[in-house]
Amino acid sequence: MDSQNGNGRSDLLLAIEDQGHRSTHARRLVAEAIEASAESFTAEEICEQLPSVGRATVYRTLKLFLSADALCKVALPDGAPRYAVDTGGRHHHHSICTNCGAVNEFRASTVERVLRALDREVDGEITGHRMEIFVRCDKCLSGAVQ
Amino acid sequence: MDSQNGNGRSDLLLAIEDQGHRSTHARRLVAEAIEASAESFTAEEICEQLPSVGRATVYRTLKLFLSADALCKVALPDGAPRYAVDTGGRHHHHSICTNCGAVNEFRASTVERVLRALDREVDGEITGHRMEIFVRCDKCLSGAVQ
DNA sequence: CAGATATCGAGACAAGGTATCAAAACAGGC
DNA sequence: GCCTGTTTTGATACCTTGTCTCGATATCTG
Repeated sequence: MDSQNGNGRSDLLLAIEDQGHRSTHARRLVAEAIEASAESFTAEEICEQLPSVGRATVYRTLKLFLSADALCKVALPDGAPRYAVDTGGRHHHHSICTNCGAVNEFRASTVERVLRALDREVDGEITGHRMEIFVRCDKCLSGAVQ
Repeated sequence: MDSQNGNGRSDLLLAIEDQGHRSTHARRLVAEAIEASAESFTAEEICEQLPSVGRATVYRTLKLFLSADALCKVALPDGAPRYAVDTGGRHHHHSICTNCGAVNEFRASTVERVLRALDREVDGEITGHRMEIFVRCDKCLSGAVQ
């Protein structure tokens, strides 16, 4: 839950520093806004929360975090994109609560096994995949969130 | 391969007729353009091919075909949407060639089994999913399409 | 054919992003 | 701290993929 390391610097910023990018004021603000959001969020929500940061910069920063694998981008059933902090390192998939937007990672080895098995069923050579599970999360099921 | 039935009317049109919609001139043109496209296509490609049909009408018609399950909409790895004729009736998934855009259906029972198994691994109650396999299809592998 | 209704085309609008470009912020050497 | 070259920024225009509105048309039904 704690996204700050001992250094007082967010994992998001560290991730892009590792890629050779600078930890600037604007990026720090975006990282803080992300860490303050409970569940998943949209790019526009960050823009609204940070009127002092340009919209282009918000999108550029999200893209940086994405390419550093510190953030993930998922899509709701209707295609609306949402971002969420990505904690796991290894390849994994996401479940998205269609009620509250909570995003959770899961690394189902079964899924990987299936993908390997699909190689035989699918025409051509598999180069990648996308998989998202839509859920109604426990919190929403128990009525905590309407 | 033949998308015309004995009636001389495309399956796309029949599908929306079954839903109580009319087979109009504009819809016929869109259906023909779709049937003439070799692989998958974008909405804008249809618009360009049919300058006499309004853009809104093209999108409305694609939406109708989608809701009649006569068409499917997939997204390339970068999120770019593509449409393709959907022939199978049962629930299935799609493979998309990232080189030529060819879309193929596959109904992998294994996938369904995994989804059921995931119920235990995932927090909450599964309500749906999205799954796409990206491939380099046989035709592209053999060099037929660069 | 007439009337009721569905559909159409044009064009404005919306969401989510990217491109451009001059100005500001940064890092490193002195 | 100051200089200098490189990154980054914010404003703004633009792009893509659609959707909404609305008066004009086309389509079915009787």
